[in-house]
Amino acid sequence: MITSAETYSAFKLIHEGILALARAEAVGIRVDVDYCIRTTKRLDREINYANKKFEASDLAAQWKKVYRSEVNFNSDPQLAKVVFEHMKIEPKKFTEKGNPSVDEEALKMLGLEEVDLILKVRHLTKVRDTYIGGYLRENVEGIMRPFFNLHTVVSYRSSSDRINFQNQPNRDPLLKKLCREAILPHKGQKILCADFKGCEVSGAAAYNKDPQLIKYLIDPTTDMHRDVAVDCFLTTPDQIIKPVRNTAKSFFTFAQFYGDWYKSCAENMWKEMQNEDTHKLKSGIILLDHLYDKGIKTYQSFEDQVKKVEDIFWNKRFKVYKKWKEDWYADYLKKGYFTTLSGFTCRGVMDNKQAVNYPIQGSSFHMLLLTFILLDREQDRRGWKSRLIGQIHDEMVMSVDPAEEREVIETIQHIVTVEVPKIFTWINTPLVIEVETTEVNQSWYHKKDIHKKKEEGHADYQWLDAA
DNA sequence: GGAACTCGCCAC
DNA sequence: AAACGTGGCGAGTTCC
Repeated sequence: MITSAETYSAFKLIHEGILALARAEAVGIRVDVDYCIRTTKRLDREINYANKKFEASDLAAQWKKVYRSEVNFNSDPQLAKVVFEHMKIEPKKFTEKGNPSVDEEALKMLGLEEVDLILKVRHLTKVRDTYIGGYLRENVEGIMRPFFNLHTVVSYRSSSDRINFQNQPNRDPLLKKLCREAILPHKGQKILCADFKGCEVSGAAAYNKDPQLIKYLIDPTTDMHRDVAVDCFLTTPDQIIKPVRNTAKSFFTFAQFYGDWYKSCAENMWKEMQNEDTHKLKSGIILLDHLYDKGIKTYQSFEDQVKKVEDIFWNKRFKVYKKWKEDWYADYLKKGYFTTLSGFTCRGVMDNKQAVNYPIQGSSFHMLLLTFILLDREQDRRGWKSRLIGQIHDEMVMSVDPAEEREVIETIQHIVTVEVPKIFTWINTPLVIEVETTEVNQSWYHKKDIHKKKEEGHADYQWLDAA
């Protein structure tokens, strides 16, 4: 893959972008070093305790027999050898290289009683060594300066390293708390996160100009993920609750946008639906029972249903998007390259998924990058104490002086609704920003949607009503 | 003793 | 025809 900035504006975006990101690196991110030291000690104790319990297990006894003095309970290759060669358990899942897998899913299929213990140690060591360990290694006098690169990613997205600020735990509640409690705003300030709602969907719409997709993005009374959930689960729109909507969103719609097919979508959704606490209808009926009543009594019949949903998705709902994918790839095959809306040319061997994903991924990030550049200028021009400190693909992270918070938010809104569309004239849907903040001196873990706070009656945010 | 590889797993 | 795109990183292991 060879990419190049073909136009002056594309060159300028990278040039200005890397300078703005370098300024964020210079500001840096504050780390709660005492917390990291305390937490490392606590994790050491918990890991030791879990390891002691594991050493008393049957699996550990077998392991010691095989590896004797070489035994290392942290080694996945050793685990695989003990389980699959020595204990002769039939492997059900394989790695990309074709070896028996010992990842979380594979282990759960083996039915070993030690699985929970192994997974617990994996989670805790990951937090200790990758995340907390990274903060301790990289901070100097309580400030770490993760790099944000614009020269490493084939699609012209960014990457981050030392530490990678773009993969801090967010999904698993325990990992999220343990890690994000360590990350603080600068003294006397708040952390403020501003992320683009549906950034890549907007990016996709700019390329494919699909009227149905655009309608979903323009009309707030519509809801794409709810509608897809209705198709998948054969229900009425009012019965779709958030976890069910999320399952359709993550495992059908986004997966399909990236190029997945119905079988793997069906398998993943089926797995999610086994959680009957979260996967029910608004009426309280369990989703699996509901599907049973609708005649979907087995996995196979659910898969058949998802196949139909895939057909509706691409041949009815988003048929213009589908046509664009086909035309875009055909054009690339003919010319040997394509040029993105933000002005970058990609050459070299790509399959059809890469050829349609790269431009969307790249230009979507460039909407954020341009916003970042303009905000970086504005914080200087206005002499704010508030500073940009990082970026996560479709989200900006700032350390904000509370006295400036209102102006910061208004400025961001102005940039994304007025300035960015003036420069990127190819954007064809409204850019929507969602803002979350912490309280003063609170860690990143405590960030909350300010609108939700308003619902809870926080008078501090009444000015928002007027805005 | 370090480079390169594999695996697992975190993010969008 | 095949079947989810882009990264970074730690640990273990193998190779030179």
